[in-house]
Amino acid sequence: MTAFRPAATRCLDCGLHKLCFPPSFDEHALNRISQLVAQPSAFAKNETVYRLGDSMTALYAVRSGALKTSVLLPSGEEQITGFYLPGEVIGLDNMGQSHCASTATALEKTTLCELPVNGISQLSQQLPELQGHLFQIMSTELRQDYQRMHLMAQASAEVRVVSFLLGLSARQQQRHLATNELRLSMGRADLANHLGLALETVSRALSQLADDGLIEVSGKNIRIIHAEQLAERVAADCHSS
Amino acid sequence: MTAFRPAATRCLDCGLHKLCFPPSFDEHALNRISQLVAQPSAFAKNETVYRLGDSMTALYAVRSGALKTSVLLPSGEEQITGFYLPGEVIGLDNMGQSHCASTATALEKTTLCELPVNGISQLSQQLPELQGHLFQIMSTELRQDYQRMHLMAQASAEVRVVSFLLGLSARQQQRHLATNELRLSMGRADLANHLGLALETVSRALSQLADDGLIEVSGKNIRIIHAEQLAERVAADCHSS
DNA sequence: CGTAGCATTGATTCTCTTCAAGAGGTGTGG
DNA sequence: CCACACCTCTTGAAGAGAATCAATGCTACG
Repeated sequence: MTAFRPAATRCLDCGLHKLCFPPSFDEHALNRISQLVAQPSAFAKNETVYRLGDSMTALYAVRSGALKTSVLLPSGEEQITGFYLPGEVIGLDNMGQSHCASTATALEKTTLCELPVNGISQLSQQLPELQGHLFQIMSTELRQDYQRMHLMAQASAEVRVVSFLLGLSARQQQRHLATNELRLSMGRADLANHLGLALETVSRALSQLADDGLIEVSGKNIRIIHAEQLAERVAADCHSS
Repeated sequence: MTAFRPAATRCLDCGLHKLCFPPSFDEHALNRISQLVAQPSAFAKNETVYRLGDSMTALYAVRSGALKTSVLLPSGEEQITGFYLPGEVIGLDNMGQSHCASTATALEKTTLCELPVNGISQLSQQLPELQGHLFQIMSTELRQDYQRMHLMAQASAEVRVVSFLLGLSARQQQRHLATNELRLSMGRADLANHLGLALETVSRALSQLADDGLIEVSGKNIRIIHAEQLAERVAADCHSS
């Protein structure tokens, strides 16, 4: 898309800064934060940013690419807790903790900004707006989790898939991208795991939606044809119960 | 148990302060916090502490009793996001937000300490340890949600129920109560909703566990007979997949 | 061009839900 | 104190939905 540019070392120069931080942040605050941000680092597909048990904890803002976060159980089971796109922040569950409880893995070539939690904590002592923003993104994460609990607890397979697609679409809108052209950076297995379904069930749900003419599926690329009808299916499921 | 005492207005005098705040908090910090805490207020069964859309937001520390938090959907569906016992804090999902996204309802006669979020935010600017503690309880909440997602996504009905019972037992231990004598302050319907199961399925799971001699069920009172065998069933389910 | 990994589709099985009835317990009023 | 109604919980039988098992098709990459 855009021509290659050397990595910005200042948040102000980053096209994503309005996503990472609210518009109310003034230049001064952003500069202070910039001093904390480590040089953006690149991760290859399947590379882990941090893993369960790591002691060095930091927040990471996604700059490009995509990644998943997951909790690993002793038995080796994996539960994918979220997928993260440019402008989103991972590692919130490490704030105030000494060790990582989850693992973050790049789904494709991904670049990140690293914000050490210690530095962020100290800086937010001086910048009330930063502290407020941290509280806000953490509580927002909590709220999203609650919504997803409801999905996992009550929704049918189709509704789970549709909700995911619409959620992705909404996040693309925030990044000023097309809302009807989705690219799933994760495989079907990861998606199924995240939604609490079997891989085959996800595939069937997508095929069904395609048969009904609501979406077009071509591997990892999905085109939303009738967003409204998709939304109706989610709502219909709610009303029926 | 203990003789009646007038409600403590200082956190220091509250027997629960070691649960609400880490032991590292010194007397000075606790006194500062105490000044923020509104007089403990009592709520009757089924009374709401705050509801979806309320603008006045605060954190609440449970002093006695029990309550549930839930998200309500436009369609009227309810998803219970958590049950909270003495020494635990609710309203974390309102930090940094202007309106409540969830509803908190007392399950029985319940007393709470109210901590206005504005005051808490301002105070945590001056007390780094308070800010750190807030970050910690929020991230701990996130971590617990991730565990519960895994439960909802992958676990069988029996494992969900067993996990809930063992979790309750562990929380009682933190309060220095017996770990094998549980009292479910919520009804079967609320429990089922929270675990993403049908009411009948929860009832059947409890009956099955009782038949197997692992627990004794008497209405809302549950006695854990073989905690280890219960834990094994959770582990067994993990290994099988 | 062939292989390996990923995705789709089909058939079967199983768990949980749903519908339905009955038991237990509690609170109120006679 | 008992009787009745109400509510919650338990139990049973039938059915739906998703998981699993299994095979085929597709795509990408060496």
